Amino acid sequence: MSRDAPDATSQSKQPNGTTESACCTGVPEVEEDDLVADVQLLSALGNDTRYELVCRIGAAEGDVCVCDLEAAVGISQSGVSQALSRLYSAGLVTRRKEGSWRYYGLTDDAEQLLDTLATLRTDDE
Amino acid sequence: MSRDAPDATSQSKQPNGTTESACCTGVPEVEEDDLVADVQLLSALGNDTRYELVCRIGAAEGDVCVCDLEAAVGISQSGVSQALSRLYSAGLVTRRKEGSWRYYGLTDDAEQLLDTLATLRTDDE
DNA sequence: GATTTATATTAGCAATTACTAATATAAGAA
DNA sequence: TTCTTATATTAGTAATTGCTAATATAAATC
Repeated sequence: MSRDAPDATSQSKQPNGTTESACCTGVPEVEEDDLVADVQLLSALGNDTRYELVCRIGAAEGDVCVCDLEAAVGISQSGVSQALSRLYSAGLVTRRKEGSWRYYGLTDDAEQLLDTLATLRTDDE
Repeated sequence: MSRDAPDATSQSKQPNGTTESACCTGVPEVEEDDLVADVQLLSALGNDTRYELVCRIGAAEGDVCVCDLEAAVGISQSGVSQALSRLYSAGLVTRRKEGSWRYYGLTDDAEQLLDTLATLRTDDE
């Protein structure tokens, strides 16, 4: 490359690796297993219906019954059931049976994430 | 409904609302604007390529050049560019020009989220 | 056992997504 | 000015997603 522009790190007065091209340093490796797990979690949340379900469960006191969620969210019973199943697979909700009723609650992971998101919202306002 | 099963809250010894059906309490309202913003952020991250980009940028010291990200992630130049554009729109990355080079860094929001995700990973092991 | 209710699972389809190739724009060198 | 390089934007398409309707399963009642 003919440009010889300074790389990003040369400006921080602390060179941290050999320059492999004129503008750039290498990019660190990332842990593939971590990526897969995180993306499963993030993509489960990254949908209107599913995130709304998580937020409603999180805002309730105690566990919430499917039938209530169904009425609140306003899509079909099967749609809600599938959404909850996806959230459960991603480790974001807990579920228990009680007779013919199914109750859903948030996992600790989900609660922590919602907390962080709430913090970001507040900081951004 | 003919079942008359106890609702979820009756077990916590603290009734918190009128029972609108035999099994259930109401579901709290959620703030629609918050949902939209959060889902934009979460869905931007909920994709292999884009999350990998964020993680690589986060793991680097200082800002990273597009051309380095492109080589690291291994999809087309246009694919990387579109991914970065989506992340920028979601407020997860910063960008600056320097000559013909473009450098990307993480926003504070993104850093906080990555921290939380790392914490969850550690807790879950 | 038959019937009803709650909800999970399956099948199908329109809409959306994530990517490549092509093109446009910007910057630097000759 | 032309040419080259870096990278954003556009167009197109195969794959994936999110939903409804239908069906299956589980639990309760008579």
